[in-house]
Amino acid sequence: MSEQTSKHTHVLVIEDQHLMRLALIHELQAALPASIVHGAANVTIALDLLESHQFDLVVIDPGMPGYDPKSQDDRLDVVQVILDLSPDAIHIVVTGSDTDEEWEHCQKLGVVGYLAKNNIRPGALVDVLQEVAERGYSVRLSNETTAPPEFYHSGLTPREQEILGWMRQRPSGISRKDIYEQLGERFDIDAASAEKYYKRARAKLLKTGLLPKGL
Amino acid sequence: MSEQTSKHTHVLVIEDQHLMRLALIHELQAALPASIVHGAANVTIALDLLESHQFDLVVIDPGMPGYDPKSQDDRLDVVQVILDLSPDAIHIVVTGSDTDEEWEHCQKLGVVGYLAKNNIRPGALVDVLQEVAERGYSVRLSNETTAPPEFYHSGLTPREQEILGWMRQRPSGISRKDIYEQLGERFDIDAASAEKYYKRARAKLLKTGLLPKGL
DNA sequence: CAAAATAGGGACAGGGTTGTCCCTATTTTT
DNA sequence: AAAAATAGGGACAACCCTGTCCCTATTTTG
Repeated sequence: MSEQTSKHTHVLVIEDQHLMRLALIHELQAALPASIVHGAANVTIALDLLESHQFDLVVIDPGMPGYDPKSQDDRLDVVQVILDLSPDAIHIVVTGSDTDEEWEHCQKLGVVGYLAKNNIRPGALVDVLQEVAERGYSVRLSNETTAPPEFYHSGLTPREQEILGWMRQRPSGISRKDIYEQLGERFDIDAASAEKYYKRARAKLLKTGLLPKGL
Repeated sequence: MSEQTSKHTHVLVIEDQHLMRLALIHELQAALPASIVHGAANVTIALDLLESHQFDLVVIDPGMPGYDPKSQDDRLDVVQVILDLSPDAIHIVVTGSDTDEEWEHCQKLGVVGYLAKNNIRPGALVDVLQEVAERGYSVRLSNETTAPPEFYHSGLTPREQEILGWMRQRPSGISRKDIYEQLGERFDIDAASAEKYYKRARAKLLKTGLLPKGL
């Protein structure tokens, strides 16, 4: 048994794809300011952690090696075992190959969140957690989005990247100034600062000779 | 046609899972200091970009929506189409469900890298690119690793996280001092600095009352 | 026991990012 | 033509992270 002394949220992420696991962990840390997040790359490690720690939230990708990813039974077995070992936690399933039936099965087991990997955008986990808190569950099945192309330039700061990303999605008919204000509100900064970042990003791109069309 | 004026490496990442795409982009930016990376969440966007830009490196996940992920033909079709549109680029396929045959098929089409998602660790892409440069190809099929559990605490800086991660993997028989020296060499910093980071990380964890066993 | 390793700190400079404020041309709208 | 929006800058303080150097107890190892 583990000490649950701290006020931190204890989270466990079970996912075999290293980059995806890290990304999920980052998302969760951003969503839960005071958090301790454990990562497990396979079921064995996960079971060890589940036995020695108590978690408030467990994120599971059932498509793990050692279990046939195409076998519905195997996938659900993984989920079942983990649920048995953490009965008090909130469980969210994340998968690359989602189906409606699997969600229903998971729900019967006690899972409250079911998310398709291609429908998890940066920052989306906050919404999911809130939805779970409010409605008791949250489902986001696979969804072919019409996301605009993205553009990343080494030499831009994260803020500049972010602001630029938003500006590139500016709908026609909306002035840049409006975007600045939206951004200011969203990031809780001055609209003038947002403007500044955009301009600096633009200047950097111009200097290197390549800025995407649409300015 | 596009201007290839700059000295930057032009990269395209085609991957429908948003978090994974971002992670790959970050990895590539770290691996290629002067780079411009474009991201496409689906084949349509990818084709648009391929027609308007010229790329040096294209990373493809063939498991895209709109194409049956279980259909070998569909997957290879995606790869084929992209290769046709960027004949001069280096092509690397990244997939969550890798098979030996698929690699062979891809290779015939002109792909030089074939990586299983669960075998891409942070920093691994540098090695892959170097291997491609040296041997002409690089393959990393699915591999159930015995990775140790990971531990992330909000409040630790990236450096502290990183150093802590390494220290937690310390084999018995190796002194911490040895690890400090290894870390110093690896990150090109003073061993004393590595020691400092570890101690500060430890202090933070103690203060919040939770440090993983193994100190 | 003596030496090495470890725990637990403090001080400090440098660098980059962030965020705010202010400035002047030029272009686009109204 | 007047007003608003945009491009393209500069200056500046605050903050955090990084990296280096130095210090003293305590514990472990040889």
